[in-house]
Amino acid sequence: MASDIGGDSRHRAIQGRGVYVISVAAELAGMHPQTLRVYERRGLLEPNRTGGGSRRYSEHDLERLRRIAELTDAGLNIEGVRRVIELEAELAELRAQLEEERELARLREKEIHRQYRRDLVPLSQAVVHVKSVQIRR
DNA sequence: ATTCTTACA
DNA sequence: TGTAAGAA
Repeated sequence: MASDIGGDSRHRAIQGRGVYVISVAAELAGMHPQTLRVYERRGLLEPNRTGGGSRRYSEHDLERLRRIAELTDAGLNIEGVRRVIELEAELAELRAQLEEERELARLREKEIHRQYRRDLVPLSQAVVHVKSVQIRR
């Protein structure tokens, strides 16, 4: 199945939409097409579909297939693989949110320091002010 | 060539 | 779990 067109497709970003038909995707992943169909039916993968209903695997899908291979080789069954990938995605999202919050905290802290500088009175002026108050007594 | 279903090691 | 054969 030679779906290779010009070099333009190769230069495209790593996250292009569906590109490979199942036979090519299986070849690149070192798996059998049936195995890819099984993974999809078990919720490990969801490649795009053409209008006719054929699967089209993206580079993102291939990365996921490699991750699946790692986990299955480690001894996990399909359900285990599915849950690990799910948790990894959740972890990545939480880490991203954490970074956002940390950035906001940094900005808030800077603003607070600016407030301090505005309210503080230079020491020389402060002494004068205190003496004047003492004289009144 | 691909799809899904069914069956087997 | 992964593979193969069947039919569409």
